[in-house]
Amino acid sequence: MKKDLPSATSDQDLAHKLASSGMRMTAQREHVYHTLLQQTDHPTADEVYLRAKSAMPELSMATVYNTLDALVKCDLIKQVNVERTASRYCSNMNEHCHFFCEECGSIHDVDFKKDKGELPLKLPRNLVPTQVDISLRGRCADPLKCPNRNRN
Amino acid sequence: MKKDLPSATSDQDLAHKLASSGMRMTAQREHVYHTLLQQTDHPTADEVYLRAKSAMPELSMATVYNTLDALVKCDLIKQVNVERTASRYCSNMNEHCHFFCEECGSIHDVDFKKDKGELPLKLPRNLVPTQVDISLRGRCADPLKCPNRNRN
DNA sequence: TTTATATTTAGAATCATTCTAACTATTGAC
DNA sequence: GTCAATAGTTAGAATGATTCTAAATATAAA
Repeated sequence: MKKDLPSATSDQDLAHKLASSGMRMTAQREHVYHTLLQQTDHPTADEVYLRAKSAMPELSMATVYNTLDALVKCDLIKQVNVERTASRYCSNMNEHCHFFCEECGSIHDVDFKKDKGELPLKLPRNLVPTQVDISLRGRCADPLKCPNRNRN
Repeated sequence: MKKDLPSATSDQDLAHKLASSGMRMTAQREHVYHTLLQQTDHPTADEVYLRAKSAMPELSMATVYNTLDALVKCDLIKQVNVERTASRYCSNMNEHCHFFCEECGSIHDVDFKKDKGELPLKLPRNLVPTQVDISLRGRCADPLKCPNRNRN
């Protein structure tokens, strides 16, 4: 198994991907991106802002929103919409979908099977999907002790 | 094939389903529900409000929101969230999912195959889903002439 | 009928997000 | 390296969907 290389690689990656969408690499973008990589949860823009701000106090909310948009456009993070409250962001770029626990508000990544079969859909020929989003909701095993718990 | 019975049945159904969730049948709820049944598109709360208001001018937006919530809870309609703009509502209660055309903003219902196989997911045993939502986005055949077109 | 409970209403409040306009940083041409 | 052109950042205002509030009305139960 190939291990993830240290952040230098991510920075290169970040710079390249930004550039190929006509965007510049900036201290703020780098910092916000690293903040996202640091925890594998699904923070809201506001949570990203709070986390990132502690090491870069002049950072503004507007920049966080701009950066999150930029990162989504560059395919470096995903926007996760399991609830109609604030969007969440996910730095896991393996193909996966999300399970939302209605008890504790946790979000869990659910991987696809390797031998991923077709989805059981009668998709008419005139509709050409570029993106498929599966989201599950239900109950996780122990909502009270859930490490992803997100509700009081 | 069994045909849909006229609206009397729907009213019975509506009354029963509301009652079994401890809710009352009211003129407003009946009217909003019928408004939804009249067109098979995916209106926003605001659109429902406008349509319903023409035949019941004292109807308020708050009631439309309350009623839509009630109908969703009673499993009479579905809330559709393909975009992060206003929620849309769907009175097609056959199991299906939604395709969103990013060109023209149209939403198309996509049925599941009858012999619906398993979803290709590695779902851990500790996560028990009660609801699966699939949403597709892409491009419909002719966004400019699309009958579901929703964008100018 | 009377009382309790549910529903409706208009408008205010909320919250996530986008917009604005002034300021700052970065890039590319010379 | 210097300077114009462009891109990015910032705080705060604006927006838009939705929820909340409190008073008025309707419905059901006793």
